[in-house]
Amino acid sequence: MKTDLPRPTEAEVELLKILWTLGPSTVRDVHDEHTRRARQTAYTTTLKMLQVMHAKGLVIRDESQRAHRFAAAVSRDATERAFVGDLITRLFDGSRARLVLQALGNEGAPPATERDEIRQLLAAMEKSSP
Amino acid sequence: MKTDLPRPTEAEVELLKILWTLGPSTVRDVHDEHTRRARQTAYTTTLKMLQVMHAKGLVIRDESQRAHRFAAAVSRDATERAFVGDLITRLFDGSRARLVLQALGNEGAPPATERDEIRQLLAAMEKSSP
DNA sequence: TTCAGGCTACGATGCGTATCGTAGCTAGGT
DNA sequence: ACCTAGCTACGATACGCATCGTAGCCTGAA
Repeated sequence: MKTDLPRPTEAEVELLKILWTLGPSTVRDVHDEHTRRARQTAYTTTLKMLQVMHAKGLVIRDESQRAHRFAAAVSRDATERAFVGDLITRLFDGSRARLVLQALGNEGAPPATERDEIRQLLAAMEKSSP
Repeated sequence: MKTDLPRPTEAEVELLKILWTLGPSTVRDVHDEHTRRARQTAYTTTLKMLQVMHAKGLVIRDESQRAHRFAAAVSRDATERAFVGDLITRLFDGSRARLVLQALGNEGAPPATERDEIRQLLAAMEKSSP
């Protein structure tokens, strides 16, 4: 019965990233961290955004205390997967390989450490699905 | 003096993809192809979108004929790069490797052909920047 | 007990996107 | 010469996003 969640907007992603690192937090916590990381906004803006995100099911809220605590309802991994999948279908004709090649060619060649990291993953996949 | 272009919206990407494959086209051409590929919309919707995209600098227009011809002002490659770069900074902490790993792990392991394709590219990069 | 500071709720606003209807022009066929 | 089919221009609309101000409530400190 779970209607699947909408893709978070850019501003929402920003707050999700904060929740992913801080864990369950009050609006104050999130707002302070957001102020530190990015642009200064009003406290109520952060509050409103979290309310909207809650209505969308992107965050859960614990109202047992006066200062409610919010936590991400979607994992970072799932969110990343959703965005990547979206980009692949929208721009890369559904070809995952094309996205990867574009990413690798992006802004100059990747350093050796990155290349090795990717090779390792490929090798690991080789084993699991030969 | 070139103010850099805004990132195209989702609907705009759809039209850009059509222009990339068809080349310079009339509104009619674009609209018909869009109707074929995706959802049915009014002719004037396509026209208006192209007008807006022109105002943004995303397409160029040739008004020498009665039926104006529109062409993409941004290359597919540059657009892909912009989107990928954006995703990397917005969601992947600026780590290109993390995006690639996520893409590779996405929706099951990639088939052998994809893996080889990627290995080839890595090898090519090995040569150019050792 | 009071009251100030901090919390949530809610409405309003400005902006951009996507969509469409209508109007007005123009050129080609009869 | 005229009229119709097809073209562009433009305003209106609905919706979502991001932002903020104000109001109302609660609680702990003086």
